[in-house]
Amino acid sequence: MASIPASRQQYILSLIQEEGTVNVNQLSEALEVSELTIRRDLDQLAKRGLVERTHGGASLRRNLPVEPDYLQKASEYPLEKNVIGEGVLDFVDEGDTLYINSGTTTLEVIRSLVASGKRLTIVTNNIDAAYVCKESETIRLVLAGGVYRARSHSVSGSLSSLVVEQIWANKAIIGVDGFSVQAGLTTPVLEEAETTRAMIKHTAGKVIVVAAANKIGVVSNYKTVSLEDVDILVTDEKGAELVNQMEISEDLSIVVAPMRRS
Amino acid sequence: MASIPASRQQYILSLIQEEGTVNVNQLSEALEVSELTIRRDLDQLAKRGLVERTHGGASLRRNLPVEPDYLQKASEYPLEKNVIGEGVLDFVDEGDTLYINSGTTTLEVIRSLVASGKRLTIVTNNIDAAYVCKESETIRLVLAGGVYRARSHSVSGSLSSLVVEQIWANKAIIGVDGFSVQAGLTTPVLEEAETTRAMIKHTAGKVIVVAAANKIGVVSNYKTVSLEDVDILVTDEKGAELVNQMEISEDLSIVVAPMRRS
DNA sequence: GACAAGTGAATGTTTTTGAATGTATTATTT
DNA sequence: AAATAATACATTCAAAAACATTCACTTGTC
Repeated sequence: MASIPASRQQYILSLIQEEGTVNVNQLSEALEVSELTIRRDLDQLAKRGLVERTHGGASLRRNLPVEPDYLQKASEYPLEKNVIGEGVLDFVDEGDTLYINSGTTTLEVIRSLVASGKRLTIVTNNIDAAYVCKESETIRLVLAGGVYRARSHSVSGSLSSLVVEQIWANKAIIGVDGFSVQAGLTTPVLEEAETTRAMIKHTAGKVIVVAAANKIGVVSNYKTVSLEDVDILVTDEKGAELVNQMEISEDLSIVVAPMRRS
Repeated sequence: MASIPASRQQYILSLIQEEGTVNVNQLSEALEVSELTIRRDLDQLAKRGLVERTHGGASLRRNLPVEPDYLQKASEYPLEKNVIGEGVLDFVDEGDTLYINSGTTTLEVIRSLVASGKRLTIVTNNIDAAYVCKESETIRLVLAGGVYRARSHSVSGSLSSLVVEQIWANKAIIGVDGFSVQAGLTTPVLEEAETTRAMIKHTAGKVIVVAAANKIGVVSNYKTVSLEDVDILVTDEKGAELVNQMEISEDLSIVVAPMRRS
């Protein structure tokens, strides 16, 4: 039996497909490698979500009825968005109720919030949030209702606003497609703009905008609110440079999410 | 017989699905482990809500003390669910607006509806529906808002009802956990029952219940509506047999989704 | 040769298992 | 129906198996 990891793991997968479960020492004998190696193979397969690790072996992953694909979507500017997600953490306190609108940047924020372990209520129109929060014990997730838009994996429109009108949040975390002095916050979809506006209107505390450098100075089609309604902008280093060249009110604080890691 | 817990429990589950009941020493001999180990396996399965523990063995669960695991449910009776999904198509017309509640069976219905190519508006509290309808050009999807429950991948509660109150549908397609003469339609979660009830109340036309045989005669914790409010039951062949033994009003039509292929 | 990836041995830890004991439950006998 | 026997069970404990982790060794690549 060829003994490179890839072919071993393929064999394991096919066996698991057939049998439902596999156990370590049976595989160890069949593939003529140590049990330790098999365990490492199984761990890798489990990490990729292909099998479910159990004591003594692994079993067929009971596959979800549907497969989310937000993983791919988030890979556009993964580093910057992740950094911004971390940067927002400083402004979120235990027990907060947060409005968060849809978008890949804000999804990254939600991911950070889940990882932080803080006890929070998140109200969002981003459907992918359900998958990010699925395992979380600490996040209470409220999804807005409304008409589903496949492009953005979100709901919006008057029904969403109806839900939003029932809820007052401490803080709002808003992702945008355009951030500019003249046009304010803008997005390419009318309904999204409406829902985001409703969220901001029902926020008692700070309104936090998250935007990587590629959004700064950009104007999209529909205006959400003007910059006056924004309290904090969390951006990356390049974004901060761009903002500094703009004429911005003193009331808006600019926060640069620090780059970490090597 | 490979003897890791996972494979044993898988075997036990499949046997129990087939036979209805299992007993400890029979399993002990078949799997060549001590009875104590079998008991521990059964206890674990019972803890996950997959079987009902009895003195001397275990049986298929007839009541639902805890909400069963969603992944587990998704992989139970896939064939029957698919068949039922197809069977519902006959009752759905071009242009309909449908209420569909959450559950793995109704998700299968949505899948069939998407595949049918009919132009429809679907209003649901099942979050997975967003992924199923993502590619569809023909389905207009409206998601109810509300508190997200990871166990069922759905939203429910008063916020959901608020959205539902805005919408009147032609038909409702309702999945249940229990279908019985005395108790009517029942589910293990109070909020889900409330949302489903709101859906049925806002349905102008037929109320269609979808339920495989394993739901027939079962009573769960919370009542949605009584059988009088149901117009059509779509079930599989075994389910039809069970229903025929029950005393059911003439007004409720029973439809058997035909098993196709092999 | 430096480097990274993969492997297996060695160590201590956790999980699983089955025997032993006594207690509950069910079946049988009276 | 009460008493007894038989079976299944809960609990505790020690052995075994599987595990995580660290380290040294090999292999192929640059």
